[in-house]
Parts: sequence; structure tokens; C-alpha cells
Amino acid sequence: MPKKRILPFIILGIINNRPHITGREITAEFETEIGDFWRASHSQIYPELKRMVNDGWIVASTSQENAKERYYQITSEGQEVLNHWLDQLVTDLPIHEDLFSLKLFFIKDQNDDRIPQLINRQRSLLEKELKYLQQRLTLVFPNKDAIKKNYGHYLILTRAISRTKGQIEWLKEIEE
Amino acid sequence: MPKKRILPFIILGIINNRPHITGREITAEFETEIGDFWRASHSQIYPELKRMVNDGWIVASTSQENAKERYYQITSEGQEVLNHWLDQLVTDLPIHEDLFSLKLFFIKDQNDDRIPQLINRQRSLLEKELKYLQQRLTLVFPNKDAIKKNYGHYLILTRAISRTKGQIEWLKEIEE
DNA sequence: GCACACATGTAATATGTTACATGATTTA
DNA sequence: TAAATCATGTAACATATTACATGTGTGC
Repeated sequence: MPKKRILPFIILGIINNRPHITGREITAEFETEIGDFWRASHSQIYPELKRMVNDGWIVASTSQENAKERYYQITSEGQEVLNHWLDQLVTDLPIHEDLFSLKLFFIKDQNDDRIPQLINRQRSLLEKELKYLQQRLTLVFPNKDAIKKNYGHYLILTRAISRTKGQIEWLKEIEE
Repeated sequence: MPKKRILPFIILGIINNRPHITGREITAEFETEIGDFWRASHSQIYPELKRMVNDGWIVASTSQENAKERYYQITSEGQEVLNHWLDQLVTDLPIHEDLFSLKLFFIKDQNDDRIPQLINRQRSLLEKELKYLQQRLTLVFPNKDAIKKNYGHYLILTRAISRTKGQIEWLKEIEE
């Protein structure tokens, strides 16, 4: 789905947060923090980085230590681009490409065995996710100072926790 | 994002729910009920329908009334395919390609003006969505019999409402 | 020096969107 | 009968995944 070129802005934000980052490390970010909101594999990221260097949003450098590694920095132009993107208000709610809902949607009979099966699975997935998120929260934000330094990140983590809890609660309710 | 061929199963489910449906009506389904969980445009749907006829999942027919319209029916093979898909348990939680979270993630400063701006916008989008969902609920499920006849659909609608309310509550909390 | 993880990159393919195109049916 | 909407279809392009490919650094 060719959305409106979100990926470069995400990469820009990552580089802005962590100067001197490598492509591999950027890739890793999509497997942890960002991973809940966006996915991208290295085969998407490397060409994108090239384009961004080309457009003057970032600059690359190498070191003697590691011949292959390339370190990226955001440029002032990149800063502008990032800020301009952040300034734009969101116009639409995201859609939830959610197989759980989708499958339920097609099951008509209240007594269909697959309903409790889907629900149980969903609940266990959500409980695992909740544990992970809570662990991240204590790990990344051990004190108030950490929260202060990365407030937006803190917000979305607590939001994800709240949302996950809510979904689990809902599942518990209908199980009865 | 080339996911694992979800679209044909969705279309199959739609045709199963509404025999004698046309391609245009299938397209319309993605703008109402299904639209919260999956999007597809007609340029994706028509070729897909062709493939599905070719694979024997559905059959097409025409009528004298309207020369262009093609009416689709699910075959017994299609029924099997659909049921097999519904039988498969979901293995992963969906990711939320959510610009709101993404943008917040990149804002570090607690006093950044853009945080309340993003939050206000999100709240108004969610409140609009909530109204729409509640309206759908009373419209599609006016009585208990309607619920009984389409239980899965009922579940995901109430789930969407619960989720939306939860998100609004969370936004209210942090606004203080 | 061999295995394994690191680090980057490309190619083939699948999927999705936007724009273009054409004719049929309905309605004023 | 002209305009709008219905109904289907295709083409060009954008985006994303999987698989392939290649060399580097590190630990044993």
C-alpha cells in the first residue's frame, strides 16, 4: 500500500534521536520501539538512506574502525523536513488490519467453536504483549528524569499499555 | 506491504455473507463495515475476483437486466477455503500504523506545543469515530435477533466501540 | 583459520494506489 | 438527450517482502 512516504520521516526521526547511528541500528529500531507502529526491513531502509543522503536530509560518514559501517547524521535541512512533518496534524484515524476482528466478522453463529478459540488466542497474545510493554516501561523509564527527556515516547508506551489492558478486559467480559 | 494474501479471503467472506453480490457492492463493503479493518479499491477487487473464479472459489453470472453487472456466488470449494482460513488461529498481533503515536514518539520535550495539538486532533477524530460506531450499532443491531444472526459482527462492533472509548479516556487523563 | 554474527546491498516478486478508460443505466 | 452515476476494467507507478549476494569483524 503506497502510503504517503512515511518511512523516510520515521528514519529521519530515528537519526535525529540517535546521531551517528548505522543502518543496521536503524533496522533494529524497527524491531523494538518503533515496531509496534511501523515495520521496515533492511532491504527497504538502505535504499531509503541513499535517497535521503541524495536529497540532503542526512549525511553519511565512515570510520577506520569498521570498513563497512556507515554513520548517519541529520542535516539542518533534514531537521526542517522532520519538524515540518511533525507540525502536520493527523487527518485520519489509522485502520486496524486486524485478522482477529476480520475473522470474527465472518463468523455468524454465536455457538461457533471458533469464536472462543480466536478469543483465547487473542487474549494470550495480548497478555504476552502487555508483559513486554510493562517491562519496556520500567526499563526505558526507570525514573522521572528519563520521562522528562523523552516525553512523547513515554506517552505512547503508556498509551499502548492502556490500550492492551483495555482489550484484555473486553475479552474477559465477553468470555462470560 | 505484501501480506499473506488476505484480500481474497475477505472477498470470499463477503460473497459468502451476501450471495448474488456484484463487484461494485463488494467494493462498497470496504467503505463501510470492513473499512475499519481493511481497505481495498475496485482496481484491486476486480482482478482478484477474476482469479478467484479461475481458481473455482466462486462463480460469476450475468442477467438480462443489466448487461455489465456480474453476480458472484461462492462454490463449495470456496466454502472450504473460507472455513479453512477461519480455522487458522491468529499468530501475531497486528501492528498499528498509527501516525499519532509515531509523531509523539519523536517529540521529546514535555512542553512542546505540538503535543496538545496532536492530542486535541486525535480526540476529535476519535469522538467522531465513536459516534459513527454507536450509530452503526443501533442501525445494524436494532434487536437481539439481529445480534444472534451475526454474532461475530456484533462482537467486533462492540469491541471497536470499547476500544475507541478507552482511547478517548486515556487522552482525557493525560490532558490534565 | 573457521564459524558466526555484523553490515550493507540488490533482485525478483507481491501487493497496493492513483489515474486512465469505456460503456451501460438511470434520471432530469 | 444530456448529465450523472453505475459498473467494470487496465496501466503506470509506489511500496513492501523474501531471497539472494558479498564482504567484514570477532571469538574460539
